[in-house]
Amino acid sequence: MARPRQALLTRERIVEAASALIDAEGLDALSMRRLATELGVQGPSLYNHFATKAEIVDAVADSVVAQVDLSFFQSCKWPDALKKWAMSYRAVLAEHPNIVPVLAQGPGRRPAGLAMAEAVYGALVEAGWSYARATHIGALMRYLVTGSALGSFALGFDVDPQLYERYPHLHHAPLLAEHHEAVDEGAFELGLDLLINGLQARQEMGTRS
Amino acid sequence: MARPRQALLTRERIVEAASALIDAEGLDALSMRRLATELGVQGPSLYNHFATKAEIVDAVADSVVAQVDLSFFQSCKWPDALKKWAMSYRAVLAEHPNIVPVLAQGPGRRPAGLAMAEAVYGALVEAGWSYARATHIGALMRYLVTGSALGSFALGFDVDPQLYERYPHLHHAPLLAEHHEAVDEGAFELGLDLLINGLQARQEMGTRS
DNA sequence: TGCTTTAAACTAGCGGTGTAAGTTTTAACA
DNA sequence: TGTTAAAACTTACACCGCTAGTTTAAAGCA
Repeated sequence: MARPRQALLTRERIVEAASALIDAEGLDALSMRRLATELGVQGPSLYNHFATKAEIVDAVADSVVAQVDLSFFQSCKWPDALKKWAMSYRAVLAEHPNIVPVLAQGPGRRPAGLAMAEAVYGALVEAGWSYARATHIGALMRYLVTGSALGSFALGFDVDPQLYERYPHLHHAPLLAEHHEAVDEGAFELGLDLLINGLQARQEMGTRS
Repeated sequence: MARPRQALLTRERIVEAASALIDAEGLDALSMRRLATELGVQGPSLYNHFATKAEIVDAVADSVVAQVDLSFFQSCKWPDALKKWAMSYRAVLAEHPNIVPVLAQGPGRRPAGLAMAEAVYGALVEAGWSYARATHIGALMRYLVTGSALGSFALGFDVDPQLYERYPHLHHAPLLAEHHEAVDEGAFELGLDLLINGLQARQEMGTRS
C-alpha cells in the first residue's frame, strides 16, 4: 500500500490508541509494532506522525494531565483551590495508573503540564507567596499526588507472612497489600490536610517568606 | 573459556559494577551485554548469578537503601528521628539519582527496604500512633523523599524563554532549571517541617487516630 | 584417591525492540 | 499539468533479554 486516499493515521488517533493500550496492558506493552497493529498499520508508519516513541508517550502523558480540573483557581481561595485541584489531579492519575511513572519523572515540556504549573504558581503568587515559596509549594503538591498514585508503598509487601517473621512490627504487613488503595488514599488525605493547614497557619502568622 | 580456577564474577562484584554504570550513565545504559563487558565477561555469564536483569536492578536499589541511616530511631524521639532519617534517606538518593525511579515504584521485597519499613513503622507505633496512621505517615515520608529526589519539577522547564510567553506567571521559569536542586531541596525541607510539626501538634492534641 | 556432580564460564541463536533508509502512490499546490 | 510533499509500504540494522547446550574446573563423596 502506498499513500491512501484518506490518511489512516492522525496524531490524535495514535495517542488515543497508545493511551488505551497503556491503560489496558501497561507501559511495557506499548511497542511501535504493537501500537501500529492496533491501528491496522505497519510499525514504521507511525514515524510519519511522531519522531520517536518517547514523543508518543509524552503526548499520552499530556493528554492525561489535560484532564485535571484547574477551574478551582478561579473560583476558590488558595487553600481550597489547592486542595480541590490536588484531589482532581490524583483522581485523574488513579484512572490512568500505568502512565504515572512517566509523569512522576517530571513535567517535561508538555503543554498541559505547563498550563497546570501556570495556574498553580499564579494563584499562589497572587495570594502573596514569594516566588520561591510558590515554587516549593507547587513541587510539594506534585510529590504528594504522584507519590500516592505511583507504585504504592503497601503494594510492595508480599502475601506470604513467613517473610516478615524477622520484622516484629511488620507482622500484618501482608494485609497492607490487599488494602493498598486505601493506604495510599489515607496517606494522601493526611498529607494534604497537614500541608495546607500548615501553610494556612504560616500565612496567618505572616511568615510567608 | 570454561570454568576458571578463580570465579570471575560474584553477586557483589556484579552489583557494584551495575551500580557504578547506573550512576555514571543512567538506567538505560544498563544492559546485560554492556554490564558483562564492564566485568570482562560475556553477557549470558551473568545468568549464573542472577536469574533476570530485574533482579540485578533490585539488588542495586537495595544496596542504595541499605546506606540510609536508621540509628536515629534508637537515639531520638519520633519527630526528630523521622526528620533526621528522612534527610539521610534523601541524601543517599541524591547521590544515586538514576536509581530513584526504581525505588519510587515501591519498596518491593528488598531486605533493606523491609528493614527500613520495620524501623519507621515500629518507632511510630511505639510512639502511640495507630497502625493505620503509622502506615500513612511512613507512606507520606516516602512520597516526599522520592518525589524530591526524582525528576525535578524545576528540571522540566526549558532554558528558552520564548516558550513561556503565553504563561504570564512562568516568565522566569527558565531560571528554575538552573536551580532545580535548590528548588527540590527547599520543597523537601518545607514539606518536612509542615508534616512533622503538623503531626506533633496532632499528637499533643491527642488526635492520634 | 578416584568418580560424580555441580558451578561458572563459553558460543550460538531466538524473538523482540526502536528506528533509519529507500520505495511507491496519492494528494496538494504552483 | 508538472512538481513537490505526505503517508503508507518493505527491508534491514544494531541492540535487547534470555535460553540452550557445551566445556572445563572445582567440590563433594565413596
